[in-house]
Amino acid sequence: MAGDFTSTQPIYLQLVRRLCKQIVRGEIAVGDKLPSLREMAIQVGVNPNTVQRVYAELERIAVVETRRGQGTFVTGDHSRLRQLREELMENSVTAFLSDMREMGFAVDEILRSFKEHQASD
Amino acid sequence: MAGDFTSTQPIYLQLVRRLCKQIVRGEIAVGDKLPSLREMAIQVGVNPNTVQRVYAELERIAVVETRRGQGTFVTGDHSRLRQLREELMENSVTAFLSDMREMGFAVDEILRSFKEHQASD
Amino acid sequence: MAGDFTSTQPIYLQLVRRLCKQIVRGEIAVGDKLPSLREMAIQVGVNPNTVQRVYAELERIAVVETRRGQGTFVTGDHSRLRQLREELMENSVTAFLSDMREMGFAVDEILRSFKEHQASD
Amino acid sequence: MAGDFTSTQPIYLQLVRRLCKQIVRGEIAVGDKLPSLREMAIQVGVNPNTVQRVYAELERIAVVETRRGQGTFVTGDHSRLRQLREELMENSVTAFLSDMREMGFAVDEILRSFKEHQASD
DNA sequence: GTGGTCTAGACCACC
DNA sequence: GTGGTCTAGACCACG
Repeated sequence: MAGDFTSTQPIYLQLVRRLCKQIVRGEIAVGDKLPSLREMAIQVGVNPNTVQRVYAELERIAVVETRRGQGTFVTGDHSRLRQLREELMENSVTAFLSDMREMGFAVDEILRSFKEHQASD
Repeated sequence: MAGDFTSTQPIYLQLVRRLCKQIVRGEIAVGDKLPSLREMAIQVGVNPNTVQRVYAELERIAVVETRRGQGTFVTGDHSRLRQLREELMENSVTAFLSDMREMGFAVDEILRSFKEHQASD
Repeated sequence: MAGDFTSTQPIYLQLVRRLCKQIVRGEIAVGDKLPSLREMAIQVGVNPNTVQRVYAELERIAVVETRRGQGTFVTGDHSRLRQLREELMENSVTAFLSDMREMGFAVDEILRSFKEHQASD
Repeated sequence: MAGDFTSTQPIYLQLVRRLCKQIVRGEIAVGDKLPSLREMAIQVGVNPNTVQRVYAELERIAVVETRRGQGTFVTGDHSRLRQLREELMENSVTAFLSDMREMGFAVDEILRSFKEHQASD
């Protein structure tokens, strides 16, 4: 569970993304309470300050809400969640395709590579 | 030409990646001389030292070679470039697919999204 | 401790080599924390940026690992260190012998010279 | 013949050393005329300026003398040459042994490595 | 002119 | 506090 966070991206953004994914794929359900700052900090092996920034960012993009004295909860708004799911997919696909185009890869090359990955699963 | 470098990734790595892409897709041909440190620095609006770091990194991964007092040139080693092209593609595809899987997207969802992107071109 | 760095080799490479030697001969033990950038910079009388470059290079050749916000530590990988030791020895011996051969020295001349050095210890 | 000069040492010092070796092992004899600046520059693929510095350095350490309008000649002083030979060997051996000691290699380890090199010739 | 190294001093992310 | 990045400006070696 405790990632290595070796990437150049700030840890807090890596965590934001990880949590978004867990929410989007339903591992963390709507209405669930996230672990407390300290708990989460221990779980993933980072500083509580960092988790604080993660939760703040999640609140900013409206996938989570903090209730004073109670904790942080995945927002109950299902439509927002569906939208988030679409957004994440859209972003990833767009970024991926533009990446591929910038390297001059044709669509069939990409699809072929996909199949190789499928096969090796 | 002068990028904005708004990403969280260090500028020098963004530049490395950008140049790799240009080389891989043939926009910068084998044997071509890259702009001098100072020139490139002005073009992209960064400090010459940063460009120096970029060129050093490109040399380390053997896509470029520098000749003392003459400049920095795209390596003439075609097989290296083909290998680089494969590596870049492989990395992107792997990252993309694991991303998608982590968000719980099925393969046909991905392919459908691709087609929409195709259509909108 | 503060070297003179009079050689024609860049300071940062001289430092890399010096640290490699200290690690290889066990003066700096596996798991030890190296002095912080600023500390080391003061100790050897160079700019912190130069030390940063040294530590980065040591990390690249996998004899050291840095932990965000904590410091730089000698890698715990014993086999890597044994390998490094072999590499360093191999390099030195190879360079030395080819040097000697290029000057036309015979093996027994070399060995005789060795014995004189032994004696004068 | 035309070296690559990839080392971090200045080209002119690499050339000085190379010529010293050739003289010491008799490939270039006492009294021989060295190629002219331009000739040598072409032979080894460097700038005439660089060769100029090489000859100046060789003159400084008295292994060569320049006669106006005639060229550059290996000095005729045989005892100087014998001395040079000793110096070069002494320097190399001293540097090598101190290197080895700094890495904590014992004498028998060194000798064993020597034998392996002998064997592989 | 070219690239390579170094310093000084700044700011950032993380602990 | 730690390491990592960036800038500004200097000097060097080489062509």
